[in-house]
Amino acid sequence: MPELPEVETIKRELINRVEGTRINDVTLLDSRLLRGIITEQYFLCEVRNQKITYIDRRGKYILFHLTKRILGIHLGMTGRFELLNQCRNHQHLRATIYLDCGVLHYYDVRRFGKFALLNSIDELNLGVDPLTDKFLPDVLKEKLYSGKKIKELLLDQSRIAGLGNIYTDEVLWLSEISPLRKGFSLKEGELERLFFWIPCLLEEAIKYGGTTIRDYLNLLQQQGNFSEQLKVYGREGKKCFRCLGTIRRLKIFGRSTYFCPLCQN
DNA sequence: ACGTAGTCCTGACGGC
DNA sequence: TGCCGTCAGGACTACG
Repeated sequence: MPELPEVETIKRELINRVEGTRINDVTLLDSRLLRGIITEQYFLCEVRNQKITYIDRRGKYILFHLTKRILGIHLGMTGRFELLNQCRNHQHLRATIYLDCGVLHYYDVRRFGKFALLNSIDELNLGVDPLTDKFLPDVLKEKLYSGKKIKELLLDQSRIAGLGNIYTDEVLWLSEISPLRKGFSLKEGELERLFFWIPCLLEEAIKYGGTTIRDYLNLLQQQGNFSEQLKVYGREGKKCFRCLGTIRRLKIFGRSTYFCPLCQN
């Protein structure tokens, strides 16, 4: 389940291996990849023979900046890349991108991933990325000023881009805030803790190459090692690492949410 | 207008 | 052994 740290890990590897090369051809093996927004013919016309001038990331999107357009790729739940010297067949292969430097394979078991062709990143309607200088205390405060539960607000990609189910639970535990709290009820000190812990947690997870719970693999098909560092996610019924409490699991906003009812208030 | 539920999608896993 | 129900959850749609 790639969230910001996993996407950032893959992005850094892609920069090293494919930035500056040219897309010679693309084969789409899953008709759902483009979500019917544009036709396959149009997509192929726009990406063929285009140079990948640079690669960056916003939230959970990897952005391939081509000469004219931007190819934005969202990995969904189970999307992953592999760079090989030649074409390879695989049950979950959904796209093949033929580059000057090799063949970039895109696999996606559950097919939640998508390819978007953009003129501007703004079309993705993504909020502030926490690892940029636009992430500021006042910005965070404004984004979270809502009557909705903080868990839902942190997951909302149009407010803050990059947090998914695992890292929202982790960041709320680190900040000692209950996931059930309404956004506008947060006090200054609590907002300060969130402002500190969101980028801190994400940077730390990147150092470990991200988190693999089940499916995530980087470009070299290695798992992320941050799983061992998780403080609450997946720890239902176990002792809190900070206090005497027991980790509970609740469904909030349709997502399994892990937290300590004793020290997260 | 808002919140909740359903949808997509496949594989892992537990129970019988 | 095999079958079935449930769960995983990012982003979107639909309904009450």
